[in-house]
Amino acid sequence: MPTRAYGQYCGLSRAAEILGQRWTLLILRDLLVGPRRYSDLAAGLPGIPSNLLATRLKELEQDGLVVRQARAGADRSVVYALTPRGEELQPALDALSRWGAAELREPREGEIVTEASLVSALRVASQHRTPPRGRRRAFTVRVGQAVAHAIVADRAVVVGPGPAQPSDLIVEGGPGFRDLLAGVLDPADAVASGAVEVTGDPALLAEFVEIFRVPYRADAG
Amino acid sequence: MPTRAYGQYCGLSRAAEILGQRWTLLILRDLLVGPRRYSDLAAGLPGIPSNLLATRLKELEQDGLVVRQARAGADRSVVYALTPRGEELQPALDALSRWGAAELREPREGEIVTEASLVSALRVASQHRTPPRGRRRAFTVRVGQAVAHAIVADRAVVVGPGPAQPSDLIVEGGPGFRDLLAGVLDPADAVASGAVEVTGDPALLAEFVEIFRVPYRADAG
DNA sequence: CGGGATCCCCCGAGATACTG
DNA sequence: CAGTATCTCGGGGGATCCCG
Repeated sequence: MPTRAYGQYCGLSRAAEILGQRWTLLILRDLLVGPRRYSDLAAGLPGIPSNLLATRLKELEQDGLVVRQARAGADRSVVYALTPRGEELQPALDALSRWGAAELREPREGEIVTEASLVSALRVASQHRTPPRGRRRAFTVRVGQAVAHAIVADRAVVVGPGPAQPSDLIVEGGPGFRDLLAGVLDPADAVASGAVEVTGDPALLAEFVEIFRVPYRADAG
Repeated sequence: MPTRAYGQYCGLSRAAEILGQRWTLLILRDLLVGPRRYSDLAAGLPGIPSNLLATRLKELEQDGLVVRQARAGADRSVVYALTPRGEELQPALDALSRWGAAELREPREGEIVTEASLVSALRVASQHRTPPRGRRRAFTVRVGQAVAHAIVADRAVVVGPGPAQPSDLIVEGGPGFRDLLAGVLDPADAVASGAVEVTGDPALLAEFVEIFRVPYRADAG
C-alpha cells in the first residue's frame, strides 16, 4: 500500500490519510475562511516550507477538496478555494478546534494568532449555544496582528476576517484574555487589569463574553 | 519550536500537533472502543511498526489522553485506556469518520475491516438520527474477520465489539454491503444478490438499514 | 507469549535559493 | 506573485531481537 495509506476500509482511516499530513489541517482552516492566494496562505502559515505548501495544495486538489482558480480580469491572480466536499469538513474541524481550545492556556513562547485562527476561534466559540435574542451587535476583535469581526443579529452570529464597520465594540485582547473568555476573569476586572482594551461601551463586553465563551476543561492544569 | 509544533495559538493547531502524528487517530479510535492491551492494538493496526506504537502510547500518555494501567489479579496484563480528556475526542473523531465514510465506496485492494473500525462505523452511523421507538433489537454484524453488535432499545443504540447473544438478526456483509447501507441497494435485493447474508428474520434487515444508514455524497464518484 | 527495544534504510519535512 | 529546485536531516517503515 502507498506510504500514506493505512490499509483499512474505514472512514476515519480515509480522513486520516488526507488530514493527517503535516500542515494540511491548518491549510484547510485558512481556506475555510474564504478563497486565498498562495502568498496569503504562506503568510498565514509561518514556518511552512514553500515546496510543502505547493505539494499540499496539489494533493488537496487531487483529492477533490480544493480547486485552483485563475481569476480573470484586472486581478490576474490565482486563488485556492474549497470545493463543496472541502466545505463539508467544517463540522469536523470545528469539533477538533473545540477540543483543542479547551486546553489552551496562555500562549507558548513565540506563538502567534493569525487572522484565520481568530476567525475560526470566534466561529467555534459562538456555537456553544444559540445566541440570545436582542439588538444587533457588531464586534471587532484584535489579538496581536489578527483582526476579525462578528455580527450578532437575531439568533445568528456571522464571523469574518477584518474589522466590522462600524463596530459597537472593539475588543483588543492581551495577556489574560483567555481567562476572560473562559469565564474565570470578570469582564469589569479584565478591563481594569488591562487584560483587554475596549473601545466603545464597556458594558457590551459582558455580552461579548456571554456569546463567545470558551470554557477551560475542568481538571486540566 | 519543536518539530511537531506549528507555532500558532489556536485550538486546531494544538489538536493537529497531537492527532496529526501518523497512526495516532487510529490508536485513539481503537481505544475509544475500550481499554486494550499492547498486543490488541498491534493486532488491530496491521502495518504499524512496533516501536512506533510504543512511542505513540508514551506520547499520548504524556499528553494526558491515555493511561497505562497494570491490571492486578490473575490477569497481570497491561492495558491502555483513555482518560476523560481522551474520551472527549469522541465527537471530533466521529465527525471525521462521518466525513470520511461519505466517500467510501468499495474497498481498495487489500483493505481490511477491523473490529474497532466496525464498532466505530456502527456508532457513527447510528447518530444520523434518533432511533425509532419500537421493540428492542439485538443485531450482530460481521464483515470479514470483524464482529460487532448493536442493541437498539427505546430511542438509544448501544454498540460494542463481539456478537450479541442472542441476536435477533445476524448480518454478514460482503461486496455490495456498502451500497445497501447507502440506501442504493434495496434490502430484499441485497439478500437475493448475496450482498449480505442474514441469519434471522430477513424483514429486520430493512429496520437495520433504516437505523445505520450511511449515505454517499451526492456528487462524488 | 506479551510487551516492548534496537537497528538500518529511506521517504518526507525543513530550510533556503532561485526562477518563470 | 507563484511557485520550483536542491540539499539536509529527522522521523517513519520494516525486520529482528530481547527480556520477564
